[in-house]
Formats: sequence, structure tokens, C-alpha cells
Amino acid sequence: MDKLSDREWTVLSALWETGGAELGQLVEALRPHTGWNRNTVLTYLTRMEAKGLVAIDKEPSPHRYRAALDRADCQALERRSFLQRVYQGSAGDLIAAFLKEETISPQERERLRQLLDEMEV
Amino acid sequence: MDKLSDREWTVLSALWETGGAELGQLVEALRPHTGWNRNTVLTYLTRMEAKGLVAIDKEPSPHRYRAALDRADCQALERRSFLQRVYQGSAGDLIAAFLKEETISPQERERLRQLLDEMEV
DNA sequence: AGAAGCCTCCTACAGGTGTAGTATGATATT
DNA sequence: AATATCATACTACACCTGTAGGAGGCTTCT
Repeated sequence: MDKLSDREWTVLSALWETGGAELGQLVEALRPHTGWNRNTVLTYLTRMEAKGLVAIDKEPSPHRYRAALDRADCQALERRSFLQRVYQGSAGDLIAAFLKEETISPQERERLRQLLDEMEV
Repeated sequence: MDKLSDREWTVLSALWETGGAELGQLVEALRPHTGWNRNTVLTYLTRMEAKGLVAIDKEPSPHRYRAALDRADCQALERRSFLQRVYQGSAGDLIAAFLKEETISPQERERLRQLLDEMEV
């Protein structure tokens, strides 16, 4: 499967969050971030169906649009690609950069510490 | 500045690693991963110059090609975009995913623990 | 000097992406 | 039933991206 484009991520995110929806609902859900025209949304959906990214239930007349892929799978693919592309595969460097630059709440710090502990076998 | 494409990252990586080079050297450096034709490389370089991603010193006759951007800056931009796109801005989730899925050496684990410690306070 | 090879410039071209407009049918509202 | 609205399908179009080919100049080896 190819890498998802930015817009494809946007569409899929809306589908994952709504759990699938009709066109009108999607257009509304997307409007705040994107301002996309309804036909633009429809074009994305149909193109993405052709690529196997979106499933369309055509049965009851207002079609129902659903993500055809699992969010976790897409995230995993994107992680790999990002790791190679930007950090030459060094997960340590990557994580260090995120730790230093992004805000992490104390609860999350605790969670991460526990994850590290669990890795000590 | 726009997001870098995959190929642009490849070209910039070669420039960062060589610290700038002439065309022939770049073609050689890129050949193993990419197999690109020399004109393909040249096209990327000139297009990327137009975008301000690459600097070309045209003075002594074989031009010298250099990255026009700092690697760390590009990584930071890419991190932000990745974080939003794939993890809705949750750095904790993102780091947890990398911790769980990617291989981290014991030394790196130690480094990460220290980073976490420094963040207390 | 001629041939061989790199360098740079200009050109090309197909496929993908972003962003809709138009037409046409289905639904709901008056 | 007529009108307004929503849905879907089809079409469009410019720009970007990947991937070179050809032409002409400069260097260098023979």
C-alpha cells in the first residue's frame, strides 16, 4: 500500500472518529479544519475507494462511507517511514527529539517510564 | 516552507552527509539506494534550488551543491507534521508507540530515562 | 586535433493531487 | 405536483512529481 497523503489522512481521521458516516456528516465534520467543498470531499472518497482506503456501503440510498484500513496499521506504516526518512532508523534519536521538544504531561512521563521498565526484561 | 517529499529527503540526506558535493559524487552516493539517472538527480537539484532547499555554488566550474536548510530544522518541521497528522498531537501516544514497536538498545533506554528525569522539576 | 566523457541547460511527458463545476436523479417540504 | 435540497456520477484542469532524453560546451586522454 502506498503512503497516505496529507489529505487522505484528514479524510481517514474523520472516518475513524465518526466510525463511518454519510457524506453530509463528513462534510460538516471536515469543514472546521478544511473548509472543503462537498464535491471535493466526494472526490477524495471515491478516489480513495479505488485505492482501497475507503469502503462505501451503497445499499440504503445515502451511501455510508467507512475507513477500509485500521488506524493502528496506518500509524505503524507511517511510523516506519518517518523513522527511516527523518532519523535514518534511529528510534532512540527520534524519541529523544520528541521528548525534548514536545510537551508531555507528568502522567504521560510516568507511563513512558513504566514502558521503559517493562523493556528491561 | 512546504513539506519535503520523500525524494527531497533523500537528496537532502545525501547533501547533509557529504556536506555538499559535486554532481558526480552525489550520483554515486545516491546510486546504491536509488539507482537514479544522473539527469534525474540534476533535475531534483535544480528544482530544489528554485524552492530554496538547495544552494548551488556556480563559481568553479563543476558546480557545488549544498543543502540550504539545516537538518535539525527539517526534522523539527517533520516531527510537528507527523505528530499532528498521525497522533493528533499526542506526543505521549506517539512515543509510547515507538517504544513498544521499535528496537531500542539498553544504552538508549538509559538516555531516555535520563531525559525523563530532567523533565521533572 | 579527435574522441570520449562529464557537466549543465532545456525539454518532455505520464500519472497523481488539489480543487472543484455540471448534470442528473432522489428526497423532502410546501 | 412543484420546488428546493441533497446525493452521486462524470468531467475538468492546473500544478506537482518522478523520471528521464537530447543538445551543446568543456576537459582530458591518446
